[in-house]
Amino acid sequence: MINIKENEKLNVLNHSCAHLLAHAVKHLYKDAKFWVGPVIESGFYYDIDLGDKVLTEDDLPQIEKEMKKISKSDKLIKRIELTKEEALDMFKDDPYKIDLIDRMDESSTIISAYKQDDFIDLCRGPHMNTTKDMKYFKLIKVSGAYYKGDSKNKMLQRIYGVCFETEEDLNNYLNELEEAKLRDHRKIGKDLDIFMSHDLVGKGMPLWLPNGAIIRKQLENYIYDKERKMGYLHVYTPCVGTVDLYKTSGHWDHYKENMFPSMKVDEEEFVLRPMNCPHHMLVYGNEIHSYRDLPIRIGEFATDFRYEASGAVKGLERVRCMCQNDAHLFVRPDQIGEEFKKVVELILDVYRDFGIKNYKFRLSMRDPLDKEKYFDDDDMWNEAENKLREVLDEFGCEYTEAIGEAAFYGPKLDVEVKPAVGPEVTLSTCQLDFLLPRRFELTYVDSDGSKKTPVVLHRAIFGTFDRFTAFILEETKGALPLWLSPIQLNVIPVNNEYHLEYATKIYDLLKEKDYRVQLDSRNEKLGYKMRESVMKKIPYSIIIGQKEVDSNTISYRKYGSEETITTNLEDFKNLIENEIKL
RNA sequence: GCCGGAAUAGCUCAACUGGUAGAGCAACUGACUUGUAAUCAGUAGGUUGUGGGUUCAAGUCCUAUUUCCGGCACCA
Repeated sequence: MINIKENEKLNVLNHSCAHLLAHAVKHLYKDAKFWVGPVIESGFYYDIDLGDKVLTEDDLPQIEKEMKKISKSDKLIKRIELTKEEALDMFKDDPYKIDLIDRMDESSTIISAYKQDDFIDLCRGPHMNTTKDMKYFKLIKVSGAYYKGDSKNKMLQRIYGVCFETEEDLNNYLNELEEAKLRDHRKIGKDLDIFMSHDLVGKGMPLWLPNGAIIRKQLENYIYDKERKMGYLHVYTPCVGTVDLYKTSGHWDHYKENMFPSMKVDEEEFVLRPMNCPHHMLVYGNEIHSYRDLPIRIGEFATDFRYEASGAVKGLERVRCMCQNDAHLFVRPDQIGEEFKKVVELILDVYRDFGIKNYKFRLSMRDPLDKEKYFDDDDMWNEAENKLREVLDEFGCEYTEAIGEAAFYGPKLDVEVKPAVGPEVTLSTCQLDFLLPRRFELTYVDSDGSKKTPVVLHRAIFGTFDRFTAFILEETKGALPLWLSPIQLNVIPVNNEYHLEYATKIYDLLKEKDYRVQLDSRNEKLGYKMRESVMKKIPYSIIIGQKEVDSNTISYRKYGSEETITTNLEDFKNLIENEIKL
């Protein structure tokens, strides 16, 4: 999907359209006060204070109509340059604009504004020449948005829209939006019986149905295998821990608001665990380690509970009960680079296997000014951050740096992907941690006999199985690769009376080989059963009719293909065997 | 959590400004014996998310609550 913000022409067009929107809103609502109206990837928005008036989607057509009117009237858009004093005077009745002017850089002596007919707004520009240039636009949605993005502030009303140069471009874009909704994992998850939820279980607590459970098990097997080959040691640890455990780790101070409330049992106080680091620290601490034993890699498919804000919960993507593909790597300082590199390699390897191409690396750094969130040790932070940079640079990976996104214990590499609907999310993560091993007083015996503190890398390749499944369903539009597909083969006899026996034989032979195969022996026409087979996105439909019975063959149609191929069973088995091997 | 919107049969949806819930698909039964995206007929299926209220009368109006959707904020 096109990134409007990065497209020079569309950027200016959409920016001008934001002004057109504000202009129209000002006509319709005299008391409207405007905050900012920037261009974003998907178009533009404007944050507006309308006093008591609450906008709903039903108001959008009227605003659009007024925009069209202004557009048609062909008003010139003129740039005006003002001094700070002039600007303050011009917008003296508008607290939002005064706020903006006050925040402007002292060194910039000139402030620009743009005027179109009776509407004037502060703006850096540039803009289109006339309101008539904005012809093909659409207001998409309204929502609330906190003033200055701070939840302590009051909520303004935000109108989103998008503008294109031609009607065709606009329609194409709107169609793309509709199509994105079709590959939303929540829809696919329902259509293909992947997961469900129930009020009696609770919000953000998905129930994995048999089809979903197969996918998840396949993912587990896949990554377990990779990790085991890389020397990971897998453990099982409890889904609860005492409050003291999280006080020791420091999580209690930082994140108790985001944990489920504690529960008292006898004299102990427990929480459902929101992460597994403390448990794994204790596993490491269970024995004395030599410098020769490191790195020690402790992995677990661990169920965690987080009290996510109610408005944040979404399908399998953001849940309150999740299963992490977690591991903690305990390393010597001299092994950080190499071990981090292996994690990055593993991420790239897995993404290659799944054909994931659209992702971004983000280095999440601390905000040095935020002494509350981040422990205060400049040397430790600088060393950790530089280490991560070094490896990524060595890899030649492109990445952005995000200040203030680090965990409280260390910087991290996050891999961001874009879901069908909604903002980017983190899929994989690898976090460097000098702090937790200290807090748990973990050691190893170094070559000189002295006790040293190991460094920990926290990493999750899939992130959580929940989110990864959501993402892969959207990537594949539900047409999963053969090895992941809940039902791999669908055997369909053309006629039950004459072909069911042979079809059953084929079914049994495939079943014997442990393929996930089903036999559709209902008394329905072939067309009916094919339709269902295709709608359920089963990779192979195997058709058994008189021709196949007579020649001792099978015919198959691959999902997405119109072609039917007739072959013998052995060749077919070889074919799918090769396809299953990634 | 905040600002909006929504919730009707297993699924997708209908029911004009309040007048007593209906269709297609799915399920079940029967007929048909089928060659690549829907064979025909019949049967059953709903305290309209839940709790209060207004009204002669509530799916429809008010209210509380739960869940879902779109954003915002959050995301160890």
